[in-house]
Formats: sequence, structure tokens, C-alpha cells
Amino acid sequence: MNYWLFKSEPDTFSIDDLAARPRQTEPWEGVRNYQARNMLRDEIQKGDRAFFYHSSCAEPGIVGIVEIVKSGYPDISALDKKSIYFDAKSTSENPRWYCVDVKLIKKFSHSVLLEEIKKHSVLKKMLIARKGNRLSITPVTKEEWDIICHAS
DNA sequence: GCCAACGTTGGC
DNA sequence: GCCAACGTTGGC
Repeated sequence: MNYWLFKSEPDTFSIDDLAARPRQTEPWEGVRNYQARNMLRDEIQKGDRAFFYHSSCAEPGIVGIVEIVKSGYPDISALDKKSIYFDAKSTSENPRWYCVDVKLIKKFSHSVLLEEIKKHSVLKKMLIARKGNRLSITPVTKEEWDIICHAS
């Protein structure tokens, strides 16, 4: 089993939005970056777990845990002309973008803020702590995972 | 709202 | 295939 970190802007889709969904499950749509796409399509497996990270907000940080309940499949929002994620270059025969389904496992009672991550001797090496990092999906090591779960 | 960092595009 | 220009991300 592997560990990941999924970024989302809470104004677009927050952990509370996920909690309000039926079965607390939702497709993780709208990833439009090739590096992240490759991870969604090829690496992220059913049963893997991921941190839910809130970005571009007052207190950026890790707010909870999700489980991957369906591995990579074509992101149909790319085919929907009315979607903000529409991409004219993606077709059903040749899908360009992928998503996975995530299910809420736990919302932390205490978020682990980016501020704390940057101060921690081990966690500060995480990609999320690196200036200019824009990748919306990043791998997390078991060590990092355990430290963050313990701190939450 | 600013701006640094980065990915993507397109001319050559 | 290079690289400048441009658009977007995301912390502050």
C-alpha cells in the first residue's frame, strides 16, 4: 500500500464537501497536469491512502485522510463542455485525463498546518513544503505518514 | 493583491 | 529541439 497527498482548494472542493457526499465518496476530477495524471493512471491503487490537503486558503495544511476506493479511470469531466475542466483535446476513444474515487476515512480534529510541516525536521523535506511546488498529487513516505497521523 | 516558481505553448 | 512569452498556482 502506498501513501499520497491530494491538494484541493477548499473553495472548490473541501473535506466538508466530501463528508457531505453520499457514502462520503467522490471522483477526484479536474487534475490537468501530466505528472499528476500519470500517477492517477498508473501508480495509485485501490486501497492506497492519501492526505487531503487544503491549498490557497487562510490556513493551508493537511485536514484529513481518504482512501482510494477505485483506481485510475478516464476523467469524464474533460468531455463535458459545460465543465470548467473541459478539454477539447480529450476524447472518449483517447482520454487524456484520469481520476480515481476517494472515500473519506477521517477528518482530523487537529489539522497539520503547512506552517508546522515546514518547521519539522523530517516533514520539511516533503514536496508540499518546497517553495514553488505546484504538483497537486505527491507521494508521501510511510515515515511522513506516521508522523502526520500522530501530530493530528 | 503581489510575485516567485513552474508548466505549457508556439515561433523559429 | 531551444527558449521566450505567457498563464496558472499558491503562499504570503
